[in-house]
Amino acid sequence: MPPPSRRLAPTLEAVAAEAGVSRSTVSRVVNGSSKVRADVVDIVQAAIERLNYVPNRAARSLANSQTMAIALVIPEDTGRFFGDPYFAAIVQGLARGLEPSDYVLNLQLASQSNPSRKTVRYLTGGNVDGAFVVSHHSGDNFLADLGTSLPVVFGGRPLTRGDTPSYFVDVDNDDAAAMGTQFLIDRGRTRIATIAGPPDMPAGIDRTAGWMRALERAGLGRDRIVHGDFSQASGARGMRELLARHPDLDAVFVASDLMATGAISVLLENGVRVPEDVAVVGFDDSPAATTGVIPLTTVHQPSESQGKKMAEMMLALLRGEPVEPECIMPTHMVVRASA
Amino acid sequence: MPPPSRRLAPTLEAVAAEAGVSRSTVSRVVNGSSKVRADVVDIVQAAIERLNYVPNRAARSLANSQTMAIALVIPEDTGRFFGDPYFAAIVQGLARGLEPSDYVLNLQLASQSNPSRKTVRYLTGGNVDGAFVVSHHSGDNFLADLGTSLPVVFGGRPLTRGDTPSYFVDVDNDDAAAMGTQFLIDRGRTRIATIAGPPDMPAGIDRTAGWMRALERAGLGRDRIVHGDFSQASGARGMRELLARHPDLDAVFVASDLMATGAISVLLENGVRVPEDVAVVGFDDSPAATTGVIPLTTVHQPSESQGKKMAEMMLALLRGEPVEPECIMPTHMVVRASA
DNA sequence: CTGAAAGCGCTTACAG
DNA sequence: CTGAAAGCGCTTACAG
Repeated sequence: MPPPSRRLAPTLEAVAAEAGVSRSTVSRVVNGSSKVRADVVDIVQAAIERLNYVPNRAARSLANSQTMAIALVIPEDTGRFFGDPYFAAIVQGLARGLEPSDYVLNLQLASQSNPSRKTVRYLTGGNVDGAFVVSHHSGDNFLADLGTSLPVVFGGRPLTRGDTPSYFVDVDNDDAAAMGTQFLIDRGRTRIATIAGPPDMPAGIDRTAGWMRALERAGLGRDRIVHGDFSQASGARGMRELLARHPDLDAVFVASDLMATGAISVLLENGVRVPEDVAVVGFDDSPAATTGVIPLTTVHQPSESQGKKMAEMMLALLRGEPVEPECIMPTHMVVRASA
Repeated sequence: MPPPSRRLAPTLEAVAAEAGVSRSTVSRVVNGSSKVRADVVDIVQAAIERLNYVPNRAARSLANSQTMAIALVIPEDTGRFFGDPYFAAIVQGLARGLEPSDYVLNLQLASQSNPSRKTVRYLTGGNVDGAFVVSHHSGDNFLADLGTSLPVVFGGRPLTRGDTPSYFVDVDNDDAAAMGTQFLIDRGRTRIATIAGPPDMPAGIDRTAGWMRALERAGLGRDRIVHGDFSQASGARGMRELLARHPDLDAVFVASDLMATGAISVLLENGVRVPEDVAVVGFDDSPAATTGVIPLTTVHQPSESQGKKMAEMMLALLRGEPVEPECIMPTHMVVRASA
């Protein structure tokens, strides 16, 4: 199939002829330049409407060296990525945030620790005007420095701080986790375990720290810990391990809703009542929170808003406006049935 | 932040100078033209290497009116989309299939029934060379005709057949569902219900038909039916409804693994043993199949391969090669614990 | 097999 | 406020 007849598409030239002005003028109104006489603007706009003119991206990019595209770099393992409602919400937010602009999102799968030459070339080779990096993974050796050649906005605090300031939006995972744990303490629980996230991701590290801090403050034991990878399966595994090693636990703070649902299945499977015998607090307040047998009491984080905020930061960076590099969004408890 | 110094990037011109040939020649070797003397090719390639030259996309697009971008149109509701491992696998496959090419994937969120003017313009305005449409949703009034202005490959048989032939890859959902149901019949089950997919999606319709066909063939009753939307929550709801209306059922064929996991939670919650009292067969063989309390016996469909195949079809279409419009991939039973 | 030249459709100083 | 003109970095007939 030969390239569909783009030939037919009207050009600036055509609009100029139709409106009886120069191409320069048409270009100016298309780009919203302020210095065009109002009546001329109207005439041109009418012509554009009549011809159904839409500017050619390539020509525009070539002329002003902006690509109007932003890369969305996501980890190679799409399964884990897309399987996590947190990321789904982020992507949704990104898309919504970009909607009012002319920027499009370019999907870039990349194994982050060792991105392909192709990915690196693509990102640094002037194919996009900026990049979103969404994954609270670490070891982003290359991603950390990406910011030197491109505006980059991270979803979640990057683990390694590069030389350039990193723009990111996140929640205060430490505080939020402490809040979730405190909720359990306030309800009289004293043997509170945690199914933590991976110890190599900021979200994993910080939430574990928050859990510990709350327990310490209350003078409670903080050795009932097990690690998962945020997936449901790992939550189930973690719960089994916890049950075996700490059969006395009366509550568990789980670092993600997905893991919490896995944990709850195991609890129920073992005849443990939730929340009577063991109270469970999750993290995210994602759709997974309300989908399971027992609706989750959980720490809410505004995932979609975070994505939207990332988009706004990027747009501001692209406009050359000064932007606060770190944006921390609020969290709160959502009380349902599991605790 | 001003556009990062793309100024520094070497151009064709620079390579030509470095190699001591004309731009035409460099262009030819970059594009792998066969009519360049071998030794010249080497010289040019060396120059390219030395200068770390990477062609400017915009300029290239402008010159040959190819964008080297393909849209990935996904339904507005990213939550449902990304939440479904089936789609995650498809996207993964698409990305992998496109990897050897120079095409990039442009994310386009769109409410399919009523896509925004922006989306339509984007797709038909020459911004992409082709489009993937992934969603077994129907009512794609606009998407059905998209094929007239652009090569389009669907993931899953489109419900409405437009005037142009639709390219798609899918499995034989009808046969596959019949196979899953027959599996239950072969194990002596006789009161086999189904939690079907939405009646307005091909995958929903066809799987229901397959279930019915198998039961009919075996002379079994086929009134134990309830509909879900492929999500886990809807599977749980459906199972509750089924239990209430048909307490005698001894098996259920569920049209997606996600729904199956929801159904199983409800079964267990009600003290029903799986598979002893009620056998469950799912559909997809997605990660969800092995993640729950009871590993799913399910109908496997090669989701990632489907995505990859879609990419290959698109690439062939883009090359102008003739391609078989419909590609049906094989399925098979995977026996685990739920039946 | 190779080069000179035109052209792809915009933007943007530069004059006026 | 508006236009003529150069230029963005490629590709591709057209000659040779």
